[in-house]
Amino acid sequence: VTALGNLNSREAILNAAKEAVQAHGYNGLNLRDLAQDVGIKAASIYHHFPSKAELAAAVARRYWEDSSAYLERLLAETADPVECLRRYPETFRWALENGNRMCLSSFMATESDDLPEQAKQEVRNFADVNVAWLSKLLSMAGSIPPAECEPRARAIYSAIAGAQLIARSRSDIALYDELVESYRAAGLLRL
Amino acid sequence: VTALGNLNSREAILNAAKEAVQAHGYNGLNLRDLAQDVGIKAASIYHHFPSKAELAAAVARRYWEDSSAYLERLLAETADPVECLRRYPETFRWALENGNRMCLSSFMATESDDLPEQAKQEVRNFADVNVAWLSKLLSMAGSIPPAECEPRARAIYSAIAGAQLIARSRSDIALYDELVESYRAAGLLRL
DNA sequence: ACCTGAACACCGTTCAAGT
DNA sequence: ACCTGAACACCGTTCAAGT
Repeated sequence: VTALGNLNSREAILNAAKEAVQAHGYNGLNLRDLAQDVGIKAASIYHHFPSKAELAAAVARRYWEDSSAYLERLLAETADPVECLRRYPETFRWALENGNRMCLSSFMATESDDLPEQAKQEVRNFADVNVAWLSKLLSMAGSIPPAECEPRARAIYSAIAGAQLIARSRSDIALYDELVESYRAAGLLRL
Repeated sequence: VTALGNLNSREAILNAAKEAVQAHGYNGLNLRDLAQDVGIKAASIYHHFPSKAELAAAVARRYWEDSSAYLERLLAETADPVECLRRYPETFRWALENGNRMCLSSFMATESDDLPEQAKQEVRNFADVNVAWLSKLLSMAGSIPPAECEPRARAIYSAIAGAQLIARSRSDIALYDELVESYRAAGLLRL
C-alpha cells in the first residue's frame, strides 16, 4: 500500500545537489540554498539523508551509475569500437555545455581530503567504471597491445578530466575541443 | 626607518594559506585554523589582507610567480631543452610527495565559480606561465612543427594537471608516475 | 511519513579597544 | 603598526513540535 510520498523530494534533492556540486563542489554546497531549490527547508533534507556527507555519497553513487548506464548504452548502440572511443570525449563536453559545470567526480576527487570514506569510494567507482569501459573498448579496437589497454585507458581518462578542468576555468568550450584535438594529434587518442 | 614588523606575520599567513589551499581549496580554507597555524587570531588576518578572497588572490599570485621563477631557473641550469621537458612532470610530483597536496591553481581553477575576478586572473596566469614555458621549450627542441608547439603545450599542461588530480584522489604517487609514463608511450610527451 | 521553527556551535567579517 | 574580544549574519545539524 501507499508510500512513495517522499520520493519526489528525495529525487529533487538528489538532482539539485548534483547540479550544485558540479558547479561549487562539496564544500560549496549550501543546504539552505539546496532546500530552497527544492521548495523545502534545510532541516527537511535530514528526513531524507542523515548528513551532508551521506547526501554527497548518494549523489556520487547515482552519478557513476548513470555514467555506467550511458556508456553501456553507447556501446550497445554503436557497433564500431573505434567510433565509440571517438565519441567518449563528448561525455565530458556536456557538463561544459550545461552551465559550464564539470564532472562531479573530478570536483569531489579534488576535495578528497574533506570527504568521508564512503563518498570517496563512490568517486573512485566513477573513475573505475570509466577506465574499465575505455580499456574494454581499446581491447576491442585491437590497435594497441593488450597489456597497454588499461594503462592507456587511465591516461585517456585523466587527460580528459584535465582538459575539462582547464577549459571550464576559462569558460571556454572551444579550448576543450582544441585540447581533445591535440590529444588526438599527439597520439594519445589515436587508434 | 623601522617597520617590517608585520612582514613575518604576513609571510607566515601566505605560506600557511598556500599549504591549506593546496589541501582543502579556497572553500575549505578556514581563517580561524589558519590564524592558529600562524599564532594569531582570525581577526588579525584582516590587518594584512582585506578579505579571504584577496588573501587567496595574493597566495595565487605568489604561487605562479614562484613557479615561473623555478621554470626559468631550470631552463638556465639545464642546457638541453629535451632534458628540461623531460623533467617538467617533476614539478607536479612534488605536491603529491608533500602531504598528497595538489597544484594550488588546479584546485582554485576547480572552484572558479566561487572566486572573485582577481583570484581567477592569478589562476589563469599560472596556466599561462606554464603553457608559455612548455611552448618555448617545445619550440627549442624542434621536434614538432612550430605551429603545433602551443597547442601541444596546452595539451601537456592539462594532461599533467589531470594526472595529478587523479593520482591525488587515490593518494597514489605510483599512479601519477604510471600516467606520465603512459603519456610518453602514447606520444603526448615524446620528443 | 514528511516537514518546520528555533536553537546550537561554527564560519567570514567588522569594529571598538588594547599595546 | 599590530593584535584582540565581542558581536554580526551565515552555515551544518538537532530536536521538539506540527500535519
